[in-house]
Amino acid sequence: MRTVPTHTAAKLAAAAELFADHGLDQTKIEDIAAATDIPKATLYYYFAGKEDILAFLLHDTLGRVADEVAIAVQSDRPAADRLVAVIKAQLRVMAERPAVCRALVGDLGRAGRIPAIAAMIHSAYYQPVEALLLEGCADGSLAEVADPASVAMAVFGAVTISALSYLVAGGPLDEDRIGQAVIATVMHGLRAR
Amino acid sequence: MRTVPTHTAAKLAAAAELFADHGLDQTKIEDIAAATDIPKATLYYYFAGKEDILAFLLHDTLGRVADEVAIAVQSDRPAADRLVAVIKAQLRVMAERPAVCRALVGDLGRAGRIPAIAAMIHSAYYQPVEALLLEGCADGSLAEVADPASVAMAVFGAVTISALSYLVAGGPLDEDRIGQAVIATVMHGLRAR
Amino acid sequence: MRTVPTHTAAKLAAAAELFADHGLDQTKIEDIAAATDIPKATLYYYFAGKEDILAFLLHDTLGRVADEVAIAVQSDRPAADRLVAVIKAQLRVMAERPAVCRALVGDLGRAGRIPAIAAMIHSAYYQPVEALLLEGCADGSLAEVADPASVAMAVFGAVTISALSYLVAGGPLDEDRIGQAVIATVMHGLRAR
Amino acid sequence: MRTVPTHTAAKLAAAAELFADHGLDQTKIEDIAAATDIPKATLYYYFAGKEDILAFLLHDTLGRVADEVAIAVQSDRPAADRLVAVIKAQLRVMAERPAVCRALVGDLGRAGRIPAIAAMIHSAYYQPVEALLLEGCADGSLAEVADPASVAMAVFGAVTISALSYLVAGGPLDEDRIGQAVIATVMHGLRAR
DNA sequence: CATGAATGAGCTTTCATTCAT
DNA sequence: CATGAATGAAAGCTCATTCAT
Repeated sequence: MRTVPTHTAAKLAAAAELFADHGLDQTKIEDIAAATDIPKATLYYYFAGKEDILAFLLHDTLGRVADEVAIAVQSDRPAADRLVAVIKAQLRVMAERPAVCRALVGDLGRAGRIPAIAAMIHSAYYQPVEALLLEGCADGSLAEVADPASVAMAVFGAVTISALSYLVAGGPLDEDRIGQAVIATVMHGLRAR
Repeated sequence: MRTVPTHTAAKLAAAAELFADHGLDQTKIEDIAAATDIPKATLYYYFAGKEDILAFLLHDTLGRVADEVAIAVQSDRPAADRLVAVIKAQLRVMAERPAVCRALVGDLGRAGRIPAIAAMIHSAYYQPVEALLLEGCADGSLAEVADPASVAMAVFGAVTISALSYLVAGGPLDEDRIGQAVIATVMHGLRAR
Repeated sequence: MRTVPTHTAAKLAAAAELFADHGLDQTKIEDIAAATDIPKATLYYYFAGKEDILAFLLHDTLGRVADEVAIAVQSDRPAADRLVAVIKAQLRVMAERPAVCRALVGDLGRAGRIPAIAAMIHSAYYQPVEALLLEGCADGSLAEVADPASVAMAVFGAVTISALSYLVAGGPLDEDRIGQAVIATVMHGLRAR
Repeated sequence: MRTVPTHTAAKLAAAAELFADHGLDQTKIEDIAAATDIPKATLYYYFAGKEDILAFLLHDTLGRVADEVAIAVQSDRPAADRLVAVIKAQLRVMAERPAVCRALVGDLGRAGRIPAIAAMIHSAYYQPVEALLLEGCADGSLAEVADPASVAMAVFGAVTISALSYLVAGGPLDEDRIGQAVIATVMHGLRAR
């Protein structure tokens, strides 16, 4: 993949809608060319194919997630508060870039098979959250968990699937509503006290 | 879709692996014919196309989920216990039919666009879990939640994504490990007490 | 390559002209489809690609060469006479199927890289001619040669290149004229006696 | 075609291998650029296209053939000896520049369609050999032939195809071995005396 | 009832070629 | 003078789908 000029990169955002609406396979290179106003052959000049274009978009947005999560994680407040901030950060990015996020979840299975993307999800999300769970134990703000890796996945899943449901339904993402439901669930637990 | 002979239905199980490994679009009818040893034209005799074949497989497995969830829900124990049973039930079915489940989550976005499947997920899962959340309030075993629909999704997401991670990694599904992590997270909450 | 129906095989003869006129690479599958009145997709149903179609045509004609050469070789006349008969046989087939022969020589380099074709040229031509050279030694009708393999090639080359010149010029093949020139050259030699 | 700097011309030799190995059509301008380390656009600055590049290489080597043949022809020895010298001269050049010669014969059909090249083959080879055949008649060293043009082609073919077989096989050209076989064949004839 | 044979439709990909710098 | 960047044009190939048997 050649270095993509910013000029071209900007136009590509329009492709996210296509991937989100039709999925990777049902999005024809021709459609991307039309939507972005970049000639087909030029797309091939910069990218290996449409999977590569999707990866480029995901990479960009996952970078945003990584940044937001990193900020949320790095404060000096208790780990519990920072975990809540992470959940809100994910929802914020999903609300900010709904198309790319729909594309991501729509082809989660596929995306997981693009190693670069799988690695980014890991380093942008799972790894910082796992670290947070351990820190929470230490600072006393979070309960001890036997298997932090699985818990990190469960949290990611709770946020992602809830948000996905709204996004695929076509509506705007109600960050507060989902945030409250997810936070109530994973932070306080459903069991009565 | 004509009535599928059991003989033929049995062979079709082999197609689940293909859908799981390559996704709906990347699975060619020809591949399915080869994997199931059913001639291409015969597949067309019974099904409208590959989407129809996938729906057939998903329908079957979602029926299993619905059954298991229904059993879990119908006992007369406290709602909290029954919710735990629902989570375990989902994990049990996912462990039992890993290929179909990988296919389902891999094409979750797509599957959501097959109305029959979306409806089944709703009635097999969301709806009973929502009911359970309300009952838990009533019997005092679960905390009151503001938005049961979103919470049901969050629970489904926590279970599904955790399990998915194991399945796509190719390993067998460690029901107990995931079950404990998910139940700890959504039932007790992560916050220290 | 599936078994080609005779019906289809017959139509394919028309493709030889295309290969002969434009060469393998400049002949588009679309052109072949148009010339033979066989749909493009049907061509792909039976053949792996255009190289495979050319090989099919060459195989057929080389079979004719092999047959004619075999007949020429098997008589019980002196080897020298039979060698003359072989030369005439090659010219006869080239006159009979000018298009395929032009295609063959036009892409001789390429054809040599199709192993099946290279093998057929060897067994249809070089090998019987080599045998003949040895028999001619034995029966006293041919001079002893140090390197029969190279001589067989030289004979093949003399016939082929001469004939090619006429064929590419577009004219009909004057078997007698070329035959006399070649036979005079390779049988009697150019040196004065 | 602009005047090609010697600097650039030298680099182009590397392209002969490509043409020889893959043929004109299967050799991409990009490949030539990579092999010669001359930027694609620069090639277009000097040449009209790849056919023009091939013609440049062939022209160069056919010039060598013409020179060598001219020297062989011009001595004052008997025509028969000079004809042998011509055959050896052709083999010498083919041994000296195997890649260009493989490219020439590989695309002989095609090359014949480049008028400039066809003309050079004629003037460099056919025409002097024809003249030699007539002179040989006159000086009594060669037998009289009815059709000198066809005989010249036959001789060219005998040499070319034999040499080609060795070259495409990848081995070095054994000038002596082929020379002896061809000279024995076309000078003395195969018939026993 | 089941299927081998055949094909229409269309997409990905490649590549020669141009042109501003 | 030389070239990196960009693209128009076209071709190969695939695949879902049909239908006669």
